[in-house]
Amino acid sequence: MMAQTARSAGFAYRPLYAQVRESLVRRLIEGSWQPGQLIPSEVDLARELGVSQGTIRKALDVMTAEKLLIRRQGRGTFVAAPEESRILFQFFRLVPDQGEPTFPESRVLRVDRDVATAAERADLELSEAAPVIRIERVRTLAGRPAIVETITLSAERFAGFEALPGVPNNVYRLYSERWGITIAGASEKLKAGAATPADAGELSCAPGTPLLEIHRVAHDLEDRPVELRVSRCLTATLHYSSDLR
Amino acid sequence: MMAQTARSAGFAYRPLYAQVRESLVRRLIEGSWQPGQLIPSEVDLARELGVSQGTIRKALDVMTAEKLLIRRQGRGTFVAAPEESRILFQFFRLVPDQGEPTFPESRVLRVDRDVATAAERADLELSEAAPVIRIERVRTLAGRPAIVETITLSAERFAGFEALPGVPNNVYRLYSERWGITIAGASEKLKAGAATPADAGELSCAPGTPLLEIHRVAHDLEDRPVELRVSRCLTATLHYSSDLR
DNA sequence: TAGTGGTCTAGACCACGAC
DNA sequence: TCGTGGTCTAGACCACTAT
Repeated sequence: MMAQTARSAGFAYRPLYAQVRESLVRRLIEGSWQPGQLIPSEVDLARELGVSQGTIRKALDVMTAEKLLIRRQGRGTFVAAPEESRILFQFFRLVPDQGEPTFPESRVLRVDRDVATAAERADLELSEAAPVIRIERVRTLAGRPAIVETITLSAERFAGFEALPGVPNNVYRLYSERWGITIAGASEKLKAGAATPADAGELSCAPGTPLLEIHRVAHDLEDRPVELRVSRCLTATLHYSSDLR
Repeated sequence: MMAQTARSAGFAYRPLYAQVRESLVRRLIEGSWQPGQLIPSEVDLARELGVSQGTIRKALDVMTAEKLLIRRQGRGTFVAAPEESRILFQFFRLVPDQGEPTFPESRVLRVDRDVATAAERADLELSEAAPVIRIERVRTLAGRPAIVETITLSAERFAGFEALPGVPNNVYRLYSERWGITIAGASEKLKAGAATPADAGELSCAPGTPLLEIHRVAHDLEDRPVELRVSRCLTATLHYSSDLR
């Protein structure tokens, strides 16, 4: 049963649909609803939680806007899954100047275990001397190496990462399937930088070539930081796309 | 009275609330509802258009999500206005690495009239040899010159621009007040570039310093391109912020 | 045909802001 | 105290999908 409203109580008022949303998000966090799964119908949820169908609808609408759920008329409501086309649309902003966006291929250079730097500790909210996994890779777009990328993860949270046979191209699906971690959002900070000699070697450009630096912290359903990713991109034939509205 | 639904007609089905939204957006386009104005209450609109309050509510909710309206419980619903704090939040993504976002100050270098380049014609959907206004300015953030910016406008659409006594810092308000043009959204493309000698002089940096290049096309309520803006930014102490969710 | 989400309505009541 | 937007309910019907 749902908590009652706090009407005329003078306390923090929380709409019923927000409480419903919270209880449904908890099912995602706890994994009782898995990515890709069909969830119960509005009518069933309304009966189960003891609220009207309209209230359930509002909660589901909010979660759909948050891209946690996908609704399909006539079929039902599904838990969003880290499927490639969805990830591409939601989390990948680097697109070719001409042509359609495509999912980049990756070549892994290194997987290391180390102690977190001060910057990594701050971004991932880790304690002093926390161990981290670092993955370095080169990503290819439209046949051209275009991105040098370093991913940092908490070695404790991602226990067993180093023992994996390899690192797949779509790591968000890996996080979901192997550790049950859902990437729900990310915040990016962009700067202009210059290619180091190492960058230049990987990207076949001159040292000092201007690169677009993307600093991304991705977070989970509980808004805890999960992954730090620094990408250095050659923007000769591609750009970062951002829509304001 | 609203158009009827096209139910079981086999034609494109358009929900009532979408038709309501369209008719209300037309009021914004035609200027019968002005920026900042209080619009009629839900009940009044429902009576006027002959639909239920719930349908009006849905249309207003959509327009609020599009940032065309601002709703305030107890007060009413207002047309969004090009007020500085709102513009800053909605359209300005360059923020200091430390500290709060602030609205940049501007120093105008030049206002020219010229024939549109091929690139400008493509971005602004202008005809061959169309005349344009170009504004060049340097923008200062946190006391430091950080952005060199070129704004291109159709000289026909912005008739009389050159006769203005000066160019204000907040040009979106100028577009609204002088020409009745509302900037409703923008799409940006980012690349990394290098400072030209001219850039370097304005920004007090070395020629060749990596700069963040932002290429923005802003559009109006009818989705027509209105303004092209190319900004070249020193990202030593600031960054472009982008949230994905 | 059955079941799902989507739309639309009508009405009650609540929280908020201004008077 | 009044008017506003916000929430919640109950019920009817429509559009879409699968069977």
